[in-house]
Amino acid sequence: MQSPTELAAAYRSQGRKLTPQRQLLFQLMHGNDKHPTAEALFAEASAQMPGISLRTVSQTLNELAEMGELQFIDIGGGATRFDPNLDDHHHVVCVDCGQIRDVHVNGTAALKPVGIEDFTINEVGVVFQGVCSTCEKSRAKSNKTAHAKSPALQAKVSK
Amino acid sequence: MQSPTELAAAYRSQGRKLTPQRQLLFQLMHGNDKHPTAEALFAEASAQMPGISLRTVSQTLNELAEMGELQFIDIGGGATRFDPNLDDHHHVVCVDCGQIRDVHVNGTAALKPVGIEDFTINEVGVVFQGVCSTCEKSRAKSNKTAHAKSPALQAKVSK
DNA sequence: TTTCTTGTTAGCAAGACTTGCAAATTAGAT
DNA sequence: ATCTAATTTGCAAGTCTTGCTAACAAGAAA
Repeated sequence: MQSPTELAAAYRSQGRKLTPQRQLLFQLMHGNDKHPTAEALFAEASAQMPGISLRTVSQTLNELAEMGELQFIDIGGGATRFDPNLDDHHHVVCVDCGQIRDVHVNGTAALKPVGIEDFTINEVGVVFQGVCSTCEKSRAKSNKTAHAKSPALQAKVSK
Repeated sequence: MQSPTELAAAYRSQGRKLTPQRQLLFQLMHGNDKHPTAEALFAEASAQMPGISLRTVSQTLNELAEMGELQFIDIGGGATRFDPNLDDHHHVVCVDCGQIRDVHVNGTAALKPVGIEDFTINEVGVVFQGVCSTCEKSRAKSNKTAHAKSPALQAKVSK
């Protein structure tokens, strides 16, 4: 995603208006690597701008996605997450705490799907699932081999 | 997923009861490569067993997933899809019609995520996005370069 | 086969998330 | 300062999944 300043210019050049709400959201999303849901961003935004509506946050995020400034991430868990990182990257998910981390992956160009000659492939997405060190530690402490999944991922983890 | 007969045995050995509803669902899911949602399977089941409830279909699908007989697929689009294919495979999605196809992928073992030493990776999922030949043709006919996304994927496609 | 215990089912209510709509508001041009 | 069209809000509604419970039925026991 471009910087708030660049986005301001992009918005105006497209006949869109630069409202305080949008400017705030530009700031909150710029460089944000938390992969927030609309609700999460709404919470952050509300702290700085009481009264802003979830509707506006959702709308703005969708706009930015349409403009190609950020992408959707759907890794199960109900809510759509937003990612301002437009570099060639993929994601790692901790099945315990649900955190999502951006990660660069080597070898994706060598991936060869078999038997889909009738498809024109445009994009490839890779999702790694595992356990982060923090959760690994808490597992050790509680002597658990298995562990309850985070609410965010419960019964929602796809292979 | 095991055959309906094998599942029947597995169920009984776990103290679960073998109801007509479950047996029907075993049949409908066995070898099913449509990646149906709970609602879709409910529709199929209803045709053969009027009165069966969506609640029961959902519950049974979740049970089977817990038992490791099928997996969840979340590729955006709202509803969770179920896949009885337990082989090592991945998915291809047509961004136009939303169909999901199972596909074997060569090269996954060579994928190297960079900078996540603090994660213990358990699984890797690869999703290819593209356009199937059928949709490609209808695009050509309607002289469209761009094309409206299927309702199932609208504003929900993750990279 | 009849009885009994316990797992199941069906249905509805409710929760989570996203979007449609319309009135009030305001950014930005004139 | 004025005006027009884009925006913001808030609520209703739609989609999908799950919690809860009374009625029911599978399968074991007698």
